[in-house]
Amino acid sequence: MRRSDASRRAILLAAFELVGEVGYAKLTIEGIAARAGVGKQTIYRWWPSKGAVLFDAFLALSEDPQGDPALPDTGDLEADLKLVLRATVAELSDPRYDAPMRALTAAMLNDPALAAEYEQRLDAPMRALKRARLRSAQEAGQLPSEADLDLAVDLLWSPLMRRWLERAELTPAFADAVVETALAGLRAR
Amino acid sequence: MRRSDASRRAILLAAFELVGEVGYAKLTIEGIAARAGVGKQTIYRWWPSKGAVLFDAFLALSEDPQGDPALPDTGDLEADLKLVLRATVAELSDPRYDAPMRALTAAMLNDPALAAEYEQRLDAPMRALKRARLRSAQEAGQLPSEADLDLAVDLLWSPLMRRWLERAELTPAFADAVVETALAGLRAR
Amino acid sequence: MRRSDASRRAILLAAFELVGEVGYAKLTIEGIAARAGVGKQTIYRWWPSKGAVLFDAFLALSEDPQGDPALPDTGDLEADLKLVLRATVAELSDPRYDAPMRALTAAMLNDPALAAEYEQRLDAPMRALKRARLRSAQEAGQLPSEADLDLAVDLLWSPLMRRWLERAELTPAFADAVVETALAGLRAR
Amino acid sequence: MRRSDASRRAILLAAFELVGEVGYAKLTIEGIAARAGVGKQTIYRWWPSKGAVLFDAFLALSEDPQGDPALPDTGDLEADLKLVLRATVAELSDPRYDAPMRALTAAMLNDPALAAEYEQRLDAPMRALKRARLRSAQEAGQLPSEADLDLAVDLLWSPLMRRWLERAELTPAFADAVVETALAGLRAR
DNA sequence: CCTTAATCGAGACGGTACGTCGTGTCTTCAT
DNA sequence: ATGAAGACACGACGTACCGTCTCGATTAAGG
Repeated sequence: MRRSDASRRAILLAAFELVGEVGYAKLTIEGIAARAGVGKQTIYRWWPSKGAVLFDAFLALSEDPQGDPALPDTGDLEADLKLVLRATVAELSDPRYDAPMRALTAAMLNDPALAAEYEQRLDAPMRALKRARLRSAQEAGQLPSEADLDLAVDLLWSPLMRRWLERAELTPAFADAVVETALAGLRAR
Repeated sequence: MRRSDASRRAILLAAFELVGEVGYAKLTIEGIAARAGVGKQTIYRWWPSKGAVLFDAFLALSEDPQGDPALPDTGDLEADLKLVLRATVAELSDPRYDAPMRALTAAMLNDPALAAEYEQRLDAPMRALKRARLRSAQEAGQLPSEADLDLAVDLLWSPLMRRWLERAELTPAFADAVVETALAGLRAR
Repeated sequence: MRRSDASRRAILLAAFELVGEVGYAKLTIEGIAARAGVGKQTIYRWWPSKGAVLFDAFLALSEDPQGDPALPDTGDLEADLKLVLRATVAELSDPRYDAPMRALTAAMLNDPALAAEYEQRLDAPMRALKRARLRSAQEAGQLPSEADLDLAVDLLWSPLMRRWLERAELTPAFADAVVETALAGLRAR
Repeated sequence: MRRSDASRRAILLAAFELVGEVGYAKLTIEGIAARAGVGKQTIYRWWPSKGAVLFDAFLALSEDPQGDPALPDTGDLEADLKLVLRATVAELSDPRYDAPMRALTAAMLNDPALAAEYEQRLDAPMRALKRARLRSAQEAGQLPSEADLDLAVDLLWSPLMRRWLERAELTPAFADAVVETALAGLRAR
């Protein structure tokens, strides 16, 4: 018998639900197996760690039928970025996503292999999209052509991440301020 | 009998050393107790979790006799910030600090109480020092008086943290670029 | 300061009560100290083990103001023995005494020093009284003068102890039957 | 997976050996597990207490290939009983059996459930054999047919047990004397 | 009568064992 | 011939007591 897709789905779903209910620290392989109605071996056979299961659960989520993954491009960079960063703020504030994301972040913090896979399969593509939108702005003359786009991405998004990570205040207004100041800096040089 | 300070020190030292050797995930209360030559109960009596022990180890470290905690203020904001951020880059790249910091970050990620204590006892004072330096710059006319200093701090430091967290490239040159762009943005408005 | 008699009494009482409530296995020095309102050291200062405390509690009990310790001697050996053995059966069946006695027996089983002290301070005097009554019977011609009184004591009392120990049926009628048969055997030789 | 018989045997052997080496009080589940090369859980999975393990160790021993369990029946009751009781004396004096037996006795003293199982699985069958020999004597006219055989068994064996329990002198001669006197008493009525 | 040293209560300490939970490997059995 | 079920050796958990050790705070002698 080849790999059972039903089991695979059940495991990923169980992992995702459980991490939301009990947190990453109390997430166990046994718990996932029990909730998924699956033998432990079936998990160990296909994943090296609970972090990897969690990661796949995320992958499955982000590969779900979602429309155009590209960032909006109305021609107005500042407006588009405010839109996107406000959406990011909303997502980070949603408790449905907060717990699993924290869990995944914790998993990666102490598992370089997992972090590498995350970087490659989730983070890099996302950053590529962001860079693409900025490059389009360069071509439209809204950003200097010498601007360092990697720096720009960090300047724009990492303040949000910092506040989320440390559970500090994270508002749409803050997102706007970040966009305005960062863009001003990028344009000024 | 009152609390034994010798045991307290031994525990914090053992925790700090062990986390550097085996990482946070494999750090155990039993291991700390054994290394410190202490009964487990002596740890459980005074700390609620291994994360809390680790946090105290950090506190002890940062409260050690260290000279003036204030940021340098030569009158040249940009130069001073580059100095400080390059030092931050160096520290984050030092394996002696990398492992324990990752551990503490992981501990806080899944323990809001710990995160709150971190924010209050380590992060807030540090941010106050950073804001103080920026305020001094405002008074010296190197920054507009309306600039949002909390935003400024995040704009300057969180890109470094992002790259450290995700083990991306983190160089002194990047620190310089962040300072230049962020300051430009802050001044432009 | 000399030994505090109030503490001593409180400890013995606490030990006696506790053993009745939780049994010997779950009896702890800490528990006794807490119940007696006494520091642990006060117990360790005066007794070597929880068994020794228990033993002293028994001693205190059996040294309490109780009338004539001698066995009854009406001149009718068989009647007197039946009276005494029936009383023994009653005592062994009384739950107030059952638990502490079992506890003390268990303590002695695995502590030869305690067993020796028991033999010397409680058992030997009791056996002496029993032999005395039998000797009186010999003098009255109710028992042959060559009868082995030590054997006689065991023949009479140990069947009761056996049934108590193994929680078998233990009735006054059984006591009577033991007396009749044992005496018959002792007289027949 | 079904219960591992190799582990079961190793545990019982380890328990038996350890109790002889360190005594019941210092016998620990961890010690048994370590000596048997077994996880603690494997003991807790199948036995409720260390007393129960010890009891099973005894059961295994007494169920080992041993010839005819019946008491000798040469037709001469007194001679047969002396033989058996002298053997009992020898066994009780053998340090190889003394320690484990004391341990088991202590375990039963404070654990009624264990005592009940002992009574049912070890004591009752033994007593049945003893009664069988006495009944055979009744049929042979060596004992009155009205004799109470349960009383007879206690009269014969409990004196030995008493002396063993309290570490009193226990000799073959004593066994002979018990047999003679008890039989005389049983016959006289 | 007033020191003063033994004893007291309290409880922290380094340890050992408890009984439970989870790990990752393995074997069995039903499908 | 796969997968659920779950036993296994192992290791850590957090708790309970062990017996030892300070701590002040009585407290009853004896100077």
